[in-house]
Amino acid sequence: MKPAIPKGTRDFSPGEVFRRQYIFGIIREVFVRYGYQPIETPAMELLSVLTGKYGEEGDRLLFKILNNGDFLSKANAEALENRDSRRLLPSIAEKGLRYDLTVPFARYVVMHQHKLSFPFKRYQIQPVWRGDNPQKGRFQEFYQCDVDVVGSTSLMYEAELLQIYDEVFCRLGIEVVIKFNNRKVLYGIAEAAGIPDRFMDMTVAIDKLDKIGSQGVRAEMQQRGIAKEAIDRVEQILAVSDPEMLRTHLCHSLEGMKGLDEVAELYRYFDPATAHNEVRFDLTLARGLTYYTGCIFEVQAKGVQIGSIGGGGRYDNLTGTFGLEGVSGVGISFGADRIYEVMKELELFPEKAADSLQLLLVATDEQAHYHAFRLLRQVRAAGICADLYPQAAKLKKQIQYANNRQVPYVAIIGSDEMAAGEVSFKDMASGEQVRLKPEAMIAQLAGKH
RNA sequence: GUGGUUGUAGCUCAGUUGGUUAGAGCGUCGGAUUGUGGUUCCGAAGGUCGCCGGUUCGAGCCCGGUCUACCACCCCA
Repeated sequence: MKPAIPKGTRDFSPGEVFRRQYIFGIIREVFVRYGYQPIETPAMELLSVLTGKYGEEGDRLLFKILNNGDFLSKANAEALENRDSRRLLPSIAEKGLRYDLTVPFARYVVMHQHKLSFPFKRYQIQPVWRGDNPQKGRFQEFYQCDVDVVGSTSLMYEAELLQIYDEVFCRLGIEVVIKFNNRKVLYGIAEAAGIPDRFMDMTVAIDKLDKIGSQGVRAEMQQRGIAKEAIDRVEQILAVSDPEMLRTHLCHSLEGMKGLDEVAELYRYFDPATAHNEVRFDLTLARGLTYYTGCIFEVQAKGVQIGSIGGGGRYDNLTGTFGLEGVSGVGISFGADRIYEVMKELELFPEKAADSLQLLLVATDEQAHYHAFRLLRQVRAAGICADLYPQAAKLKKQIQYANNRQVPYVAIIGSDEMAAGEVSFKDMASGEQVRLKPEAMIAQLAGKH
């Protein structure tokens, strides 16, 4: 058979893994410095945990895991007969692959609530799976890097998370726009337009503004059955960009005013003008994930055609669905795979960090080979990343191997060198070669490091 | 889940209106006086033309299906 991997999944070769680790390293470093602690959760969760948390679309994209054993014997016979996948599913699959890191985290918090002290700040860097149609920067298996804090409603954390976004992308060298908005404000708009029951339809439509334009948004809302007068009102309010000016429009909506208060509070903590990147309040930012209730965030890279590379928000009652009420959380996610695509396209990866091998030992005869292996141990013990060619092959071949692996230094050992207790130490970039005692070579390499 | 584009050596691609043993560049491997790479020269290997089926005397080229990557929708990181 021909080897293949499932669609939307990838192998990562050494050069890619080095670059990915560079991204993860910077993200992790910032997370830790802001006081977040790592956790990990299983790739599989019970479907009862995952189902219904991401809306209808999310449920469709969820990977289900077929029960082990003779799963058909326990299958819902009637559903099977009628080919009703939806009703058959619970009887043949009880597990699924996690769809994001936020819901598993909420589950974790509820299960471990007695061991945690709140506010609890955690970060988590793990793959997630979605049965989505793959495209560029869009995979069925991809990594998310999440930071969340639960157990506090302070807007301080919204401000902190904006700073984390700003700092990470600054360190990675990616220019971004960090947008934020507030679901309560959006709800206020719906109320002011007299369509609180069409809140979701309205937000889905206005979320597409920069893609389809205001005419497109009108058409979308109309198609979703929203009355013309309401559409006019929504459009009128959306034209107001300043949150303070919005107050007059939303004054009859308690929820909307509360949202505006939150935005004002966020500004007291954080002045967007002090950020390295463009941070802006954007009324048209909506986001789909149904569990967000307050501030919402989204990050877009400048100069690259790719979806958002980060997103998040506040969710007031995610733990409530697992039986723990009154715990508010807020968090953001970094899409590592899309960040990788952006950095690759914009050539933002540093030159180094490719192959860390510093020295290759090569031997010209069997006796020297055994000798070189003993020397290799000394070199490695000194903390130098080194390797030995596995046999005393032709020197040309060995040097060529060093060249292919881009090793900066090569130490040649033959009978002459052995007799003198030395090595021929070659600088691959310049081609210069000197005879040295092994100790001197080690000292020199250790100094460079 | 819907619609569209695509697929030829390891990589980037040629391949003329369907017609004998499918090509190039790069890479790989071997060689150019015995212990030296990145340049040059010579030579070689490597393809069931994504997969399955159909039309045809004959298919890399036409038709159908399928898979992948990509694009739009949907949704999102």
